[in-house]
Amino acid sequence: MSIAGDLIRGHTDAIILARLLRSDSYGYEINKVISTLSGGRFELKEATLYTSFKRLEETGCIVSYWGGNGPGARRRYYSITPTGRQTCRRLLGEWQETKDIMDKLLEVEEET
Amino acid sequence: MSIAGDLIRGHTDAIILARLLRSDSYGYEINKVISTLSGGRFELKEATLYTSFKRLEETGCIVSYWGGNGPGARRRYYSITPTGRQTCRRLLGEWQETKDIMDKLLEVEEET
DNA sequence: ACAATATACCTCGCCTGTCAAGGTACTTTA
DNA sequence: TAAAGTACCTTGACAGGCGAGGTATATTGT
Repeated sequence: MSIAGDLIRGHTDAIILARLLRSDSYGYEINKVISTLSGGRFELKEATLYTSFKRLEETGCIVSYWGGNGPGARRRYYSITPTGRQTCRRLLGEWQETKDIMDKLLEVEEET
Repeated sequence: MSIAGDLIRGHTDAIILARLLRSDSYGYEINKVISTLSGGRFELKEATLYTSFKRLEETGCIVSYWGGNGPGARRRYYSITPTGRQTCRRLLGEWQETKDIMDKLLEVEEET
């Protein structure tokens, strides 16, 4: 992994919600997808992932159900709720703003 | 302030170094500049700021000296070192990579 | 049949960065 | 001479990330 989790910190929930926005999924798979999408440059640690799931479930952003047994062990699937969609939109907006502000603060060129 | 410090977490040192890259400065001023540059949307808390200074000084990224008495109380100025410049470059790069990865992970459109 | 590996989930406890709250001291202004 | 602004600093609590460890099932190789 080439970037530290601390740099992403605070955006973990957003990442997970953005995934669940596309389709229901389960922990192990989400983790692999994140790793793949980032080109192997970032991976959520399992402990972090499950902490996030718990947080999101407690705040009503997602619900879970034991699901279809494909190969391997049983899976707990997660599904995003209307509240979750709303939260996701908010977090996406916050990310845009974070980017915007950070780019201004790190600007190396002269500000005119 | 419209965005929480936790969203910036891990990039505080980069922000400060990027400021010192332009010119020596002191805590109070850096804080105000950050607030201004972000359009009032983000401000470093003092405790966070001084924690960061301490960290950066311990790692040899910056040095400090008691400086010119303008109006108000005495000021401790900070100056970036060669090590600091190097670190700053690295952190700037990490920020670019963070953005890149986050944008991929949050992508709402279909990935093709 | 049995071990190894892969899939899959979960918890505990530490670490680190943020920040609310509190404090000090000097200077300017009313 | 009191208030407000400038400026610095510390302490302790809190929250999120994560290393380390554990559980259980399914598949694959020998």
